[in-house]
Amino acid sequence: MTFGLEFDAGPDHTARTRFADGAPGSGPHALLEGLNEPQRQAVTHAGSPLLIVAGAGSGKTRVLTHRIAYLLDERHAHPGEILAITFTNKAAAEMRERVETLVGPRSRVMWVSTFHSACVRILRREAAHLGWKTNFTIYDSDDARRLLSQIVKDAGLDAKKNSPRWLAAEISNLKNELIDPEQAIAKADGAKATLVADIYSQYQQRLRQAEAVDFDDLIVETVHLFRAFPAVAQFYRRRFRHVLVDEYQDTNHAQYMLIRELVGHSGGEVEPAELCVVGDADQSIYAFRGATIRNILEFERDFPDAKCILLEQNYRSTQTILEAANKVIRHNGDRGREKNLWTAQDDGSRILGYAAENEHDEAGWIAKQIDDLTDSGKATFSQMAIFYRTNAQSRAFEEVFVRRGIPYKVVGGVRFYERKEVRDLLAYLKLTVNEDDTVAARRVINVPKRGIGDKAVSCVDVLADRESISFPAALRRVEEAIGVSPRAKGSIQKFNALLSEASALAADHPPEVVLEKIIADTGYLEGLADSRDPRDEGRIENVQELVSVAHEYTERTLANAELASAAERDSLSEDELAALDANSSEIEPTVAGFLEHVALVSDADQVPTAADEGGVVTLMTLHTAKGLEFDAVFLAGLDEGMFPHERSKANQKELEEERRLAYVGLTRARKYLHLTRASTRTIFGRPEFYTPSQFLREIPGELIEWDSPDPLSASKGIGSSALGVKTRTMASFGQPIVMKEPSDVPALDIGDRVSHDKFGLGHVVELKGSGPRAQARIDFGGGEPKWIILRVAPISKL
DNA sequence: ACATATGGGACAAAA
DNA sequence: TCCCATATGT
Repeated sequence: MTFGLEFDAGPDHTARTRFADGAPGSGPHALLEGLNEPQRQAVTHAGSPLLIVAGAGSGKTRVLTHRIAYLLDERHAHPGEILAITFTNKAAAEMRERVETLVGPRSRVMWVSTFHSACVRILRREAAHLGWKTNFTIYDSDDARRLLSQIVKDAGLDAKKNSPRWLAAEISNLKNELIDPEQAIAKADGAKATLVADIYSQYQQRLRQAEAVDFDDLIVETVHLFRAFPAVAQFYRRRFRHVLVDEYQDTNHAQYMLIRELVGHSGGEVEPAELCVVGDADQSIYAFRGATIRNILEFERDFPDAKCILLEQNYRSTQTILEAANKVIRHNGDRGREKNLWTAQDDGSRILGYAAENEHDEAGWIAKQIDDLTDSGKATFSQMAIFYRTNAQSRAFEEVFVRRGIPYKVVGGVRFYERKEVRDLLAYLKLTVNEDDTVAARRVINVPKRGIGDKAVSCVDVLADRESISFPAALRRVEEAIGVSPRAKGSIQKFNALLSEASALAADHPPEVVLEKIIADTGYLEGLADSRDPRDEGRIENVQELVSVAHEYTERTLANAELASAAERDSLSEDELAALDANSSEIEPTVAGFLEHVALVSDADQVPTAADEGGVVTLMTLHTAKGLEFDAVFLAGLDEGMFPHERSKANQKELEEERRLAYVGLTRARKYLHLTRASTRTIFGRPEFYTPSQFLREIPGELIEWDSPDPLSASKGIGSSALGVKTRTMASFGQPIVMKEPSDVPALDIGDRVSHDKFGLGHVVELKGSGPRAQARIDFGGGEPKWIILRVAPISKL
């Protein structure tokens, strides 16, 4: 059962159970039952490109899944002929599941994935055409910045004036426009553009030498592949007879061209595939990463005989919520095809507003509303969410929720995979798969400390340069390097030996095994334990967490492989198909597959479902909230400068994007919508003052009931007093914190044996504090005993 | 080569 | 406030 995702939007919720058997041959009317007229047309339309303009909550996912089922059942498409692109991996998984309940397990053979996953799959398979190794590495933005920083340093440029961050953004923009380094140099119209183009060119060379690609390359190189090798393009065009794209308004130019390449054109050797895109110009919120609203606005010009269907009935929200959202979005100029979103629902409750004194007060009020909603049975924790503009805003909520015992999960923010210790270990893993990964090698050559300093590294650099080999390749030939001290040379040789052993292990072992070996051989944990840096203590836990994540990946992959082979037995798969799918990295749990998984997970994939987290309130940015829905929504931080964000206010286009973001936020709510602001916020340790967001003003006043003085009226009211919470850093990224009831906190004595979900068995050696603050020092066998907070630890007495 | 001190910039959103 | 890069000392 899925909560949060907008799969069930539709007038008839019973339809799903009716098809639960996936009985093949259920008539067309069965799949169309419970759909409104435009939804039906969208499901059955055949023969020409189709644009579905789907307003928020108009049941688009329902339409997409039913359309796919219809293609399979009524139009006799083979599941292997379908390619559906979704925005997140999670949405892809859910879509596959939904289609499966409609048509049965044969649907497993469809490709339902994100742009990036689909491209990786194609690129790995066709790597030889491009002269690449199959195991190329995917660099994320941090890796890319490190590489750029190295280039800037080597070129002797001022690192301050040419920040890697800025260069990465410039290069990304060029790639999104499908401009390669040569074209960039040719069209550069000033010193700045020339510099960027020059660095871009070097950057691409170094990526190739490291057998690596960045995120943008995944798309760009796939387009390039199709253009340079028409036979390859033909192969995929022949295979994918139906291409469906969700969130079309968020595609950038490169993705648009990729779609065109995949679909093909009339007059080509293969008839063009049937294209169906779904989108809503009002929900376009990714212009900052190159998405262009042009793609949806110009669809009918791009594909001349295209059919356009509008879904305007909203099945999600109350009249009040919809009215507020409609009024806000009306302030935007450039909206493309005007939609008139309506609902058959009642007005529902008024929007509840609160103007807080500061961010602690704001969080406190929201916590109280959450308690009230659960106490009155109006909503459960898992059906509530808090949205904010920037990740930094989550902190105040964490503090208050921990104090009040509200179970929650923060999605995104300082991401797990961005932690230093996690990245270090992933760098080792990357090296076991790709022996030329320069960025990874430079990162961990002296981590933990093994006596290899700048001097030794630059000597190896010289060798790498002279021989035109990658940095790690030069490390392997350290004997030939000039000027490396015998001591450093010895260390490098040990490093090389460690890696080659780990690589050998990686050839036929799952990632957690390789990881454990690396942790043991490098003494990574000991390095952290010996450190006097207070931050290193929490890092030990994260190392363990990474091993668990790898293990989970292995288990899940094995389970999936079983399902997939079952599906293949059921379906009439052609040789072509088998060849293609046998190549998928998901059949066996490998280090390479794990790294790919890690590189391509998104924040949105981490949104809890009611089932897997046992009911927690979800906290996330508005961007992550897209595509989700909740009974109760809290939209926090409605202050001028926070939201709309200060940096978007100078530019009309960006301000309109902020407004669309507000529209997305408002339309996530089913029944209860809350809007909050705070007049004072602590930014970089200093108090800053804010005025109410212009978006608040754009909502008709009578729709909002203020639980505080109305911040929009002239008189300035005083909100309730600040809570005076002491700042405390929450170590939980993404791990939901669930506070136990006081009665569930185990009563422990010294000497008691306990079991901890993460650390295993141990015994109590010391106790301190009482009530919610009670802690126990527990010896789990390895190293120093740890202090554990009993109220939040996953611990039980034996 | 490594540990510690210091200063400046970061928090806009993300695969 | 926190994090990182650089400078300085051992």
